[in-house]
Amino acid sequence: MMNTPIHKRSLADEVANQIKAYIRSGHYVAGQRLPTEPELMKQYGVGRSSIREAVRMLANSGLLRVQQGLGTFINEFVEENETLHQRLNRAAAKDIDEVRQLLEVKIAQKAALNRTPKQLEEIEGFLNERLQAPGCSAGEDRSVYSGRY
Amino acid sequence: MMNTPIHKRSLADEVANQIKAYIRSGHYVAGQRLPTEPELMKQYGVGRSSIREAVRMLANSGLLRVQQGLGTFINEFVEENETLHQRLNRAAAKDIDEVRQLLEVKIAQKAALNRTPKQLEEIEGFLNERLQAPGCSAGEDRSVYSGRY
DNA sequence: CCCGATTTGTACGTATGTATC
DNA sequence: GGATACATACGTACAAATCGG
Repeated sequence: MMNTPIHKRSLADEVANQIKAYIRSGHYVAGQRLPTEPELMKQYGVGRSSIREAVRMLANSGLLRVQQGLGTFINEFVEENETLHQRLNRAAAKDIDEVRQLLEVKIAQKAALNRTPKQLEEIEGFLNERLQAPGCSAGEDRSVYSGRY
Repeated sequence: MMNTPIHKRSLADEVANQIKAYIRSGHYVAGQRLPTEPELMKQYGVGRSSIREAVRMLANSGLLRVQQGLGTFINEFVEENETLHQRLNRAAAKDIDEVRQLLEVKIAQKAALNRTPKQLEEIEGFLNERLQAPGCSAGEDRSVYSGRY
């Protein structure tokens, strides 16, 4: 009796969905503060760990922003089930692709000028491995520029 | 102001780093099972929540794989990926920097041509969040090209 | 500058549920 | 069904950050 395809939703999932729905229904303005954890506990009738887990999920997905000593605030500019990376990628997919082609050409030029054929082949291998390797969090990282050098 | 770059490391962070270091030092083979949670508790002298938080971070970054009723297992292909990453960066630092400048200029051009100022600002916000957000494994991701589009 | 109130962060303990063997 | 091991949930206590008096 284990093959039940029913989603056993944890309390944290349940609370997270309710908070999300409440925010989406327009009861909150952007930047507004969420009720405190004790209030949410009474409001949903669950313990603090469940509240914190729910808030953690929503904050991880970008819907909430938590600050110690201050409170939890609504961001409200993210779409459902979409991380920041995914949204950025979809929004600028064409531009990124164009940049990517430029990047590959430039890499090839530099490699051909300054590197031996063996080293060029090595670098190409690196890039191929990076293509297949799952990065962090189920391999959703497709960043083009994410830091300084 | 609180400009101290010192990270107050929680117990979970400490345990996660130790486990990571232990795995990297080669004491585990790929696919091998980690000690159980009670054993890790005694081994590190912390409570179960800290162990679970540490394992959760490592699993989220892809180093561990947890399965209920079975145990926690080592994936160990992340280390290779990071090694390649670091090697590529170190080996071709100058080339990458040159490409980076090219990339930034091209991105600015594309943004100015095809996007409204508001969208440009939005994308800049995303990049800033990526800079501060602790990504996988202590936020060392500086990839220029890490996937296909 | 210190103090206290408020709010989130961390850590522990305990009990129970669920999956695998 | 029993044994093992991770998952969920609650409660408690204290630490740390923020703000206002």
